[in-house]
Amino acid sequence: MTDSTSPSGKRERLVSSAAALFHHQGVQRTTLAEVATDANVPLGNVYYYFRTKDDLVAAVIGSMEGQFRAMLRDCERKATPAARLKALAYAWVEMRELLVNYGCPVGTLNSELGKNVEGSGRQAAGILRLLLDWAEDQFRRISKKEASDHAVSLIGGLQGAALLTNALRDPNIMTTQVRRLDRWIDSLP
Amino acid sequence: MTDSTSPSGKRERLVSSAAALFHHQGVQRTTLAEVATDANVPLGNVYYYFRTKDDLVAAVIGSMEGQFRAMLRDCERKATPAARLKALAYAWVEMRELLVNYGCPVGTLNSELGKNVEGSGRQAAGILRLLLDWAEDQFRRISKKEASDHAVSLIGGLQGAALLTNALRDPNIMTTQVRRLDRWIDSLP
DNA sequence: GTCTATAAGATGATAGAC
DNA sequence: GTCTATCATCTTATAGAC
Repeated sequence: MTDSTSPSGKRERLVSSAAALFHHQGVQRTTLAEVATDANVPLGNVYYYFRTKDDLVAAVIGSMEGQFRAMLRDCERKATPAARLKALAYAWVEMRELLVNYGCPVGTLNSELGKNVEGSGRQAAGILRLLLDWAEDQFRRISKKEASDHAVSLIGGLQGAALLTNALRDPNIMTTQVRRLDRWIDSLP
Repeated sequence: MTDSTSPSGKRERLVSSAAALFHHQGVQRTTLAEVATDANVPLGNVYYYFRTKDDLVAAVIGSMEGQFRAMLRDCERKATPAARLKALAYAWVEMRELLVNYGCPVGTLNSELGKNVEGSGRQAAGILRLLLDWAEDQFRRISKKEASDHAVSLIGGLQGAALLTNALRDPNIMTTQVRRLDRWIDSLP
């Protein structure tokens, strides 16, 4: 968002702590006092870096978007579109223990903010759009037909599997479902 | 949970109002004062029917589970297992305008409570388990193989599509994805 | 830039009259 | 069973010293 380099690194620590706490507890359940404590920053000082809690939420979403952009760049190092799509899917398998306890960072954030929150809700949706657009681009290289719907099926499949993984506290759900998505990608004409 | 028939119907009104508000705003963002106002019950009186907010949450989940049991019974009136599974999926298409604004009632509830809340979190997961077990049973009548994984793919597919429908504010996502699930069910051996 | 102290309001929950 | 009044606490945010 704005310039994020502060000499003391407090801003970065606040964003990092907030990201973890928002993921572990949800945005609404997390207080600024908790974030401050976790980041080793005095409570009152939080407001020097973020004028409101919403500003902090926005910074966390921005940081998360950067991480997903990096993840996509990593996937792009694979040789074929199919391999790139699979690499993306297996990233969720690697997160499976985290998913069991707290759900998908993007999914739960969108679920919480998608209800009414117009400001940060739209911003969180941007990360899903980023993933969808990237996947659509890869699918289009496999076949022009239905690339957009394929992308929605893949990202939706990952999100649904992550939700069940979390609700049922079973990491194998993510593994099994990604394996099925893998085979589905291979089966495309 | 406990006996739910109160002469004045206040208990029912409280559960009904809470269910809607929890879905529209999330559990954490909804105050007991809002629930009381919406149900036309004085705030202090809420505590006669539910000793804590968690008790109210439990009652809402219980009521929701009853509604899903009824939905499954409805689906069972179809002649074939495939038709029953499709009927379940199309229930999400019929909810699509609600999904656009607030997400799936079961999905968002599990997303919010799945983070740490051990009490009601487990209870909310029970509804997903109910859907999964029912779907698995239907899939098994089509083919013994992979019935459990098929069920996870179907319910997960619905949940993922609902999440994207909500995040992207696009009801067509639900429609298109269920149509794909429909064709997938037809393609099973 | 950094921190302490505290205001201002919301929220879950209770006491006790009726 | 029902309701009013209120407590105790938490939480966001600000004022102002250093």
